[in-house]
Amino acid sequence: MARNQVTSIDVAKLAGVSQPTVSRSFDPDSPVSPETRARVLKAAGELGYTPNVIARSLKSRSTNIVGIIMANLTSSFFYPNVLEKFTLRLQAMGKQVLLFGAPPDRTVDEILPQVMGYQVDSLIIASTTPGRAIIDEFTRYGTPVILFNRFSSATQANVICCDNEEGGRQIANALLDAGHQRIAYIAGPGSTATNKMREKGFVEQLTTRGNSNLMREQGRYTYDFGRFAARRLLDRNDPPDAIFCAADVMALGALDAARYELGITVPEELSIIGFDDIPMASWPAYNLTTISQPVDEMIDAAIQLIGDKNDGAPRGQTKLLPGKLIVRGSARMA
Amino acid sequence: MARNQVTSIDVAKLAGVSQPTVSRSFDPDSPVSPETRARVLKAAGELGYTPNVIARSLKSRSTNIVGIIMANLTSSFFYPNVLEKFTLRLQAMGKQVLLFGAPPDRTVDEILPQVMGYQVDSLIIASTTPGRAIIDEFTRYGTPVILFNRFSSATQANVICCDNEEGGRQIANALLDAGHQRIAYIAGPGSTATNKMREKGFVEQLTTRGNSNLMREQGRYTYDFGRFAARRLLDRNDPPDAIFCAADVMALGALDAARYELGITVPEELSIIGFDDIPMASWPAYNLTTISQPVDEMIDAAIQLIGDKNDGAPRGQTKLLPGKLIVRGSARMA
DNA sequence: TAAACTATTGAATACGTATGCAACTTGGCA
DNA sequence: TGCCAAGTTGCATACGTATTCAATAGTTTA
Repeated sequence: MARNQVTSIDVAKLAGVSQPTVSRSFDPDSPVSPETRARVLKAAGELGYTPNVIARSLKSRSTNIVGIIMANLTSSFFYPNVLEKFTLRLQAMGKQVLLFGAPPDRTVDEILPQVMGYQVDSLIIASTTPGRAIIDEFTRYGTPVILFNRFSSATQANVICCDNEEGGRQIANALLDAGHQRIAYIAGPGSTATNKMREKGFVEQLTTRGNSNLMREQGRYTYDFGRFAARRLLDRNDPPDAIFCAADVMALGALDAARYELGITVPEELSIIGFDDIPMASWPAYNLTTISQPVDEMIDAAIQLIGDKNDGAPRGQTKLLPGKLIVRGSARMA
Repeated sequence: MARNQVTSIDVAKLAGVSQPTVSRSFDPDSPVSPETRARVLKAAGELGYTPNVIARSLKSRSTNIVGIIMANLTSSFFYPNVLEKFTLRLQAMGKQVLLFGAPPDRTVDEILPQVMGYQVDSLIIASTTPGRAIIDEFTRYGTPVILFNRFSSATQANVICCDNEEGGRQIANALLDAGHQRIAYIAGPGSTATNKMREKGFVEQLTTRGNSNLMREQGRYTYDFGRFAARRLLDRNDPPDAIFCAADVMALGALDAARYELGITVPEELSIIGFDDIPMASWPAYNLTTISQPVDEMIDAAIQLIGDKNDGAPRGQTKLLPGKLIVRGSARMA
């Protein structure tokens, strides 16, 4: 950290004004005569003065820092895009992103006090959903909490989520319409809301339409697990003719397992559908049929919540945005 | 930001001690009697007190914030892993990551004053290299600057870099050893150090060994550009029999173009080699021969520099770590 | 010409914490 | 018993900025 900080007092001395005048010169809305402001800014330039945001935050009680808690940055291939877009959007609003990882060996609840200590203006959580009590504590302090692609009912948090349940239903319909009989689901971690909802919609719709003997594997949202799970499913005596993977990255693994390990042709002998529409899904090597999450709209919604702090922190709002089935070549269609 | 902050004064009142005693109770090295400390921590727990890091930073002149400037989070498939590892490592050290994107329309130099304002303890730059003057300014203030995978000579910044030049040479040798004749290079942006050095090593070694009529395309580090560039190269009357792509993500595009657009078999008719060893490179759909960057060692080196602030900010150190050729199936080998 | 404004500036203070210093307590020792 | 050292604690202050309030200069109105 800065040792020989140039302060507003130094600038004031050089410009021959008082410290508050320097402070005001940097705030476009403060009344400072044009000549004074010019003189101050010139002095500031000469000294290389940069306002100390930390000190400003202490006084003004607003840090302009948005905390983002994110996991699976590496393995998902979905969140890097989300993070990058958030960062650029927030920066354009004059806000900064304080990034927190979710260590595998600790729960999110454990790192939240740390986050609170930094007095973040808003908090976006895109990893494990924290306990209600902690969310409510943030909200009580006027800090809006946004669960991004997580779901938690009956809490003060705001939820922005792709309509995962409807996505699951769409996929069930698409597979059944095309005449698939032996259907399998490769699930993500049972603790994640994304998995629960995608599975719920998918299974309910299958059952409604009379297909209830679902094959199932469950594990992590990784390429390797998708590959492993697909191998297990396809090695059965009654292998599936369609697999829905709870995330694209698992679907890619499943595809590779089918084609390169088992010599199964896709989509002729086996249909595979994913969820997320990560970049690789559109590459010809995979050409994956999937549900596209409306990332831009989801980010728009989050940004709006963050900006909407006029009348206290927004709380309890839920925004469920529809995904879109992107039909490519990895699944036989009707 | 917190409206009804619980402060150390509130805790002091409840515990029946003075505010400094509360402050000391949270510092393991301060002399506080065990009973007092217990009473203070109990009171803090009851009130839900979290020390205000902002205020602490102002007084102690150390924010424990590390700034990271990063670009291409989405398109590279290389940096998300770097970012995640940095975040977790730094968190474990009690430091936090303030993330800055590099907007396409602005230079890094423009956002640096913003970064300075946040009084970051250290700065890691993994995007365009900023001007020397700005780096020196940081260093003057005692803030170490680390260029990650960027190169800049004659500056106060510390450089941590894969030995890109040597990597380029290795690839040249591997291709020539296998008897390739018509060699092409798909370059990244001319402004990036990674491209310059990879190309330098590659071209120099080719020339040294008597192969000097290199075909070349240049553009962005993206899948789409790799695909486009490969198509252009392979549509020539004298198409290459080997392509070195300056980054894996371009190599994947090139591979897909060859196989799915032009019906060229890899590696029989065409060898393709990349650089970075991103996750997809090891997937059977690509099975890409590439140079693996020693990411963990690079991060170790950076973390060490960040911790080494005992005697002022480290400056001018350069660490060049060797990459490793990973032979897979996308290139014919000797 | 005097009074009532407006625009601009400075003085004083507060944000929440950490730390140098002094004051106090206690126990050990002569 | 008296004195000193070690161990705790409180007082006062500082970090760099934003903001309230009062003061001043300059301008307009009656």
